[in-house]
Amino acid sequence: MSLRFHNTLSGRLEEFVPLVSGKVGVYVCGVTVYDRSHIGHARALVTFDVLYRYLKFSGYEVTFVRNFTDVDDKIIARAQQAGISTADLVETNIRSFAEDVKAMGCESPTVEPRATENVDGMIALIQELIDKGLAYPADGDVYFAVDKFRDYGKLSKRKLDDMIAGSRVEVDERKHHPMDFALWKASKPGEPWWESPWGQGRPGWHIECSVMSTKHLGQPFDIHGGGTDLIFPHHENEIAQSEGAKGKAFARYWLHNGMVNIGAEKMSKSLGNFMTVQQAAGRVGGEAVRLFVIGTHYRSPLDFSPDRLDESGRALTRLYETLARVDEALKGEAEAGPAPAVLEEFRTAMDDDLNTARAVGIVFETVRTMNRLLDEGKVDEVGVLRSALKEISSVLGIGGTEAVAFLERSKQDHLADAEIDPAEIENLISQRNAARREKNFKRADEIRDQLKALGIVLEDTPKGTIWKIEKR
RNA sequence: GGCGGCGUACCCAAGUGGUUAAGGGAGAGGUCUGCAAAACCUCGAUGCAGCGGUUCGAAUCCGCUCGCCGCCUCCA
Repeated sequence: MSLRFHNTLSGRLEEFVPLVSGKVGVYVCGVTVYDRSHIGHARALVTFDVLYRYLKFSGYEVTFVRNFTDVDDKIIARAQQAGISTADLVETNIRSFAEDVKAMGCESPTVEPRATENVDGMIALIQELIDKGLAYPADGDVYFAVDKFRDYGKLSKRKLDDMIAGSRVEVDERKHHPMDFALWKASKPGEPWWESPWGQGRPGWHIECSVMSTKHLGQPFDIHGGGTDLIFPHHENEIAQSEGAKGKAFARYWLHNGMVNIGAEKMSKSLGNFMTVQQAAGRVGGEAVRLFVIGTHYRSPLDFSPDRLDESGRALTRLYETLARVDEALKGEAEAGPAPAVLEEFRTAMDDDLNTARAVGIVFETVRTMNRLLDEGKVDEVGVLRSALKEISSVLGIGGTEAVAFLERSKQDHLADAEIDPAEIENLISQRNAARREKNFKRADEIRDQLKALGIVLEDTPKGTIWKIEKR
């Protein structure tokens, strides 16, 4: 089966055929860096990270561009509120963004351009639009004339008339049409500004993506991604700007991830009902956040709750405990072999519009199979499954860490949180084993209960007693 | 009002015309164990919001009804 994506432009599933055979250009709208990222951003980041990895896995040479929008109204407002420069605010947030992305195991895009580094290109594009009669200056601002662009609304499937009738549109007598949007804004005192043919000002919201995408990928390019909430007006306006100016197609496949809901309501900064990536990763680890995200198909709504996040943490621990068991049994022996059927199933799932939920199911089916084979002593049959799982992990980004190290780290995190000394645990285990040798099971169980109260569970294995962190 | 989408077991979630409806979490029973834990095995929706229709056959297609959500304003 060939790779297929749901294209927002056509509203249906389409076979993916890149512009240039073997190469793919992907542009994804990154974040506006005015605050920390939350689970909603995490979803977009992880979704398109998986897309990037799967395209590479499928043999494509991929150029992946994800931008930072580092100049806009909110950034200016936040900086003023905090009494710092916009540049400082931006740097702080880009740093924390980098931490979040790293925690979730996302690969670095090929390029991460910033809006403020591309203002010249934006001015040039705006001038082109003015020259073509698609934009007009007004009091130091420049607006795009939506009714001059015939295809306006083709992505979001809206008609200009419907939009005006249905929503409150701010009256602005400088605009020729109520839906006209700003390409350039005259700067007020104290705001960042650039020189332009229309005076000192700064770019509007949508123009930076038109410029940065085509700068690195050309026009047209293959895939443009982002959240569904960007379809209108952001992506619609990108199309208007780029296709209006150049008279040719902008992006060929539009992929949009669904929203994260919390209590059946969209998670968002404005509603204040968000959990930051940092909080979530601190609770269960970034990789579990990632598993939480890919457990649902990217276009479906995803309901967030702390309990569901914890479930993902438990599932991930189960995966790693099996991997640790497998690696111990294989002892680093060669595990190459013919690509087993699971890998084909994985490809089929991913080719079908990135069905990561199904792919995760395949991972856990494999986990169970490997456990069973180990119980039956069929170690050699486990090898090929283990190597298949490694390949799958490299795409999904879960289970890719060295298993023992992962488990050890989550232990250490817990001990640090609970302020427990590992030596104390070992000491109690010794006391308990002494009691057990004397058949003093009452005393032995008391010690076990004592540890359990601290979130430590014991397992008596053939090789002795080991301890683990109780699953939350 | 316009556009788009959703409703599958206790919770989450794949499956979108054809053998026994993936997988995860929680739960029950069993094997193992001093007892546990972990792991494994077994059990769990005769049914996929409801009602009609198309079809040899539908969770899957069509129609209607009910419930829910997103976008239309900054937003991943």
